[in-house]
Amino acid sequence: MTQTQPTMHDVAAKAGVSQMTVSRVMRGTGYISDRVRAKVMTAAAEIGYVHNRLAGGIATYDNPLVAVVVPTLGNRVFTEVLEGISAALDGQGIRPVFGVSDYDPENEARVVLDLLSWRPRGLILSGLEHSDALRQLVAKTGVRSVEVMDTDGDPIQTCVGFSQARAGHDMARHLLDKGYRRIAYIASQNSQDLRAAKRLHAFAETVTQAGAQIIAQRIAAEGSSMALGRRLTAEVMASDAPQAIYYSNDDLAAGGLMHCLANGLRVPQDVALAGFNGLSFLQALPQQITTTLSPRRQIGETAAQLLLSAEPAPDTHVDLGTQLVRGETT
Amino acid sequence: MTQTQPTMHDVAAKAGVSQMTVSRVMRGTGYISDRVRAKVMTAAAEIGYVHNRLAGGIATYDNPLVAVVVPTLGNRVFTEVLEGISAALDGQGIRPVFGVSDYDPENEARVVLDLLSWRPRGLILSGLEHSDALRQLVAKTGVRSVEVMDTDGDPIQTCVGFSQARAGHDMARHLLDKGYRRIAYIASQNSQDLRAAKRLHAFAETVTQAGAQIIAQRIAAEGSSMALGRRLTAEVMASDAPQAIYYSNDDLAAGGLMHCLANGLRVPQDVALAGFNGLSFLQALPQQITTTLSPRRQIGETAAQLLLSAEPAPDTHVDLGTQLVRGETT
DNA sequence: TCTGTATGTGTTTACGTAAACACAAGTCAA
DNA sequence: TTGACTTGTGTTTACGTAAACACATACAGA
Repeated sequence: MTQTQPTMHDVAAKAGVSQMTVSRVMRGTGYISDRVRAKVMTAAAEIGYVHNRLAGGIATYDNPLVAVVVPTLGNRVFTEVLEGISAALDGQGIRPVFGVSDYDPENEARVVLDLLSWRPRGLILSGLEHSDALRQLVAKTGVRSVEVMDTDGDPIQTCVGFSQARAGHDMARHLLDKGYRRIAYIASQNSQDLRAAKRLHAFAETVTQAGAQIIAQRIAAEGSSMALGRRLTAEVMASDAPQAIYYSNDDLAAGGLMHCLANGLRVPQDVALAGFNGLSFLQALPQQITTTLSPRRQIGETAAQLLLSAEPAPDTHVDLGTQLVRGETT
Repeated sequence: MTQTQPTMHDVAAKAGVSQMTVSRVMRGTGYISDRVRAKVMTAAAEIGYVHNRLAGGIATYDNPLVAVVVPTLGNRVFTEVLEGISAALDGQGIRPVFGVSDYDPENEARVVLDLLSWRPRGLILSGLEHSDALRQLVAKTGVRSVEVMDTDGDPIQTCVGFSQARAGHDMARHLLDKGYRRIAYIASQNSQDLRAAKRLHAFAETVTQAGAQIIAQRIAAEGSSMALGRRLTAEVMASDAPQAIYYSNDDLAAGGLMHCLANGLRVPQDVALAGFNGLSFLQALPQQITTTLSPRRQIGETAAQLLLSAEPAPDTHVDLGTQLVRGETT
């Protein structure tokens, strides 16, 4: 309504105190008598004054903001990481500002540059692979950063996640132990999803070293979904008849199960299925799908805590591990 | 690394121009020769300078930020709205700052107060029901706001969504037309989810006016999931044997379908199922579930655009409508 | 040649807050 | 009664940027 928003001076005038006293009341610092605090609070409420953190930030060099960049909001994995981050920050009165990179390193660098213009306390990135420009930017500006989801490689400073390679290796071992030799791999958006690529690499290595083989590989350009998994499974079953299928994602695996259900294929007798992530919706499916449980929410929480911890602790790798869930589909 | 971060003055000194020229280059305004622009850009890159929007914001009263509050990040519906918002803002160089209310009005008011301290261009809220404190806060500060997902009621200023009541009514009509008379309702977290409550209200009204009845109602306190839907469906089928079940959510409906699949119940002969939202994963299920498609992403996009449009246009209701998807389960 | 306009750059100042410092009044033990 | 400490409040100043204004230079058209 009013053209110029009210300031601490307005509140101070109304409450009959100095601007500095209002500042102290707003931040809850210093010694303030209950009488003055109450006067200031009611004055602020009447005027409709809201603390201005922009001005505060410029005065203190420090503002309660954390920048978060995820590849997409369309994958539940990242929204769960976001949930963890949000929960951890909430307790500390810190807000996340976020950006989406669309799995594109150039885009990511642009988004980070923009986010840094808000002078956040820290930066949370997804994965360990970034453009040189981004790495240099982080180094030059000296922002604290934490990279989430992946620990196979060198973080800029700190990373929290799990070994994608080990997860792939473990699943390969599991399938081999069960006796499957002719194995197919189904993934989505793989060209950009380097974490899935790492899993596949380790998976394939373990499989071939054991004398078994990856007889087919379907990598779709579109985003992950049950529908895609169902379609690709139909294709692979028709052309390659694998004994087992490893999916880059539970969505895809669930789609595969749906294909089997709808076409009278017995799982795992006719084909075994294994997913990745351990999304909770799997529990409601007719058969429990074998998958790898990743601690996504915990990764988000840990990343936020690490970022805000007193001592920077550079070069820290936090591996929260994964858990192989032996379901009924292998 | 350096204790004090570089400023425009540092860049200006390095480039041999004035601070104001650097400012113009950073913002791309005014007349700047290519030679000077290049000098400034390289100087900034070498020093590692990043534009400081906090200082800019305090100088201009205007900063490219939009505050977004959602009830939860655990429901795909809201992350899809977020996707739409993020996409619409991206093109305009504006960032979302967000908060989670956990379906609690008091919490929501607190979060909004905090978000307003960043002096955003506008505020995006979920639903039309808010605490008085929040309404007053928005009124007093004069922030532009848009409420999303619901159009049944009075928005503070503007709302974008669809009529929850009409969605409930339409589904009731559909089930009645198909001849179902004994109908059960299954929901989650309903006490706080007022939009689901509105759908139920209109649904129940239409059902009872037609002489049919809601013979059972299961409303769980926990969050929506397929597993919950499966469990509640088992309960309802055992105790009430309804002809049709209306779920507050596709997750729950899919869980219901899983229960039927796993227990040899024919759908819709033994029981009909209807969900809500039209989530994409339904397409991969063995049977296409009847549901109501809500334009979630479009709601997010429209809300963001409306918020940033030149003229405030108060009291605007934008009803993007819903679409009843006639599946194979009714 | 003169005038007006487009182009390009600099100087001064204000934005709203918080740190640093100053100071006054009250409390309490020696 | 003194001095030290706790409690409570005010004054001055700096933070980094952008608006407003001022001032050049180049060039076209009369």
